[in-house]
Amino acid sequence: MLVVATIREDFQAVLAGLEKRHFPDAAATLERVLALDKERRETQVQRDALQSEAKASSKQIGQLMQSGQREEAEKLKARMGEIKQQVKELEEAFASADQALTALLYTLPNVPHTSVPAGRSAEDNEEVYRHGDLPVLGEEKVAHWDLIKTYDIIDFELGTKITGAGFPVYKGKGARLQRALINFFLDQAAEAGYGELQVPILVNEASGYGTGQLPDKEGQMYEATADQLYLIPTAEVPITNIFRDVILEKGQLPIRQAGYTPCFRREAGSWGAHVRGLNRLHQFDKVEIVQICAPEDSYAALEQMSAHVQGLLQQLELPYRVLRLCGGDMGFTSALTYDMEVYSAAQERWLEVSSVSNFETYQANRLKLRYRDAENKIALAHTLNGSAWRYHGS
RNA sequence: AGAGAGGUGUCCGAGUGGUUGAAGGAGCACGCCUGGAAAGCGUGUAUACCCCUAAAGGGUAUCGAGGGUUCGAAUCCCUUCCUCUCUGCCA
Repeated sequence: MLVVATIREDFQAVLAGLEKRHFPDAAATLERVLALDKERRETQVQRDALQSEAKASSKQIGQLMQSGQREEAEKLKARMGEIKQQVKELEEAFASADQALTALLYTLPNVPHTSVPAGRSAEDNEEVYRHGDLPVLGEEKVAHWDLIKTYDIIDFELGTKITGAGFPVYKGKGARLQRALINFFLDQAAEAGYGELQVPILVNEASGYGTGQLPDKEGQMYEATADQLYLIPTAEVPITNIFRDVILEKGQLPIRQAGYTPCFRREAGSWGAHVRGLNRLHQFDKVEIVQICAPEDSYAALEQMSAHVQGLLQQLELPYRVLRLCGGDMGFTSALTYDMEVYSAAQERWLEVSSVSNFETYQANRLKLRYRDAENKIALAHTLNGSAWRYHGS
């Protein structure tokens, strides 16, 4: 979430950022943040002063009791009753302002980087790079949903039988291809300096909040209600949450981690045109790369991650383009996102295969992920992640 | 799932109602010592929010988490989470 001090000190920049995202009532919402922040601080000052008095009186009572001055002690006790009552009231006012402030901050998306174009939809994304010639298949083109039947490598009906729509069964060479791709992407990540992790694919509520899936995407995750756990929509959640409530030492940055996991998304309400074959699944495989670095290094890291993913696509000899997402199309928590799209000659359209993002301090603030800077001061780190491969388009 | 034991600062570890942010030790940092190092000696060594601020300084909270008793809780009571041991169950 956004840092309150930033909203306080850099109001116009934050406002401009939210407007670029077409966030409704941005100005009024930010004003409300400032009002709650002010209220919270004012009640805290009063509460703390009163508690300080209570603490001193309490010590005094102790001393009076020890020296046998019972009557004096009783007088003080009586006064303590009043103080306690007032503290209680102030505490409630503080907590209510604090909770309202946090709840409001949770609803605010990240402020986009200045380079983010100001569009509303996918139409307005900016193509920054294109690689390879677009293949033309002509009349004899065959879409992947037909090819997989011909070769009998992916079976949607079987998946429907044992689970439901959107849970395909990979068979024979299809399963082997899937496994080979996962290995390839993991090996490439390792070569690029990413440590490999195998992480849980169920996460708790705190982790969901840490990376921003909660409360924003509550309904999009499968929930194991008996244990209050969520099936992960991306490995970003468990991997980044490893660093929740952590203060990293200077020498530990940058941190680079990669991991393969199956991912689960309910995709509620998003079914419609273009949803066919592998284009939108409830369960899919993904190799994720995550970086944590100092703020001054994060945009270089983003370019590096983009280059890494492009290197994979080039090795696979796929024609692709790189998009800089516009304010209206960017994810809730991101400050800058590049999407990599591969051209599908059969579908005659671009399919998203990867997305790399810099979240700046947005996730770190929720995660309480800090580091010690050059002056040994504690500051929020920047987090980034990207899919090295996502086996379905959008 | 049941029984028992336990969760204290970077780590180990003391602490069963009173001035304890918390003994002691280790580690780490700096200084002294040394030709250099070790040893030794000295000093320092949490986080969050807030006040004040040029700097300094200051307040409150935090001993797994939450609640309660009390003038006062790391210490007492309740709830809950986690770890370990034993037993049970088991695709």
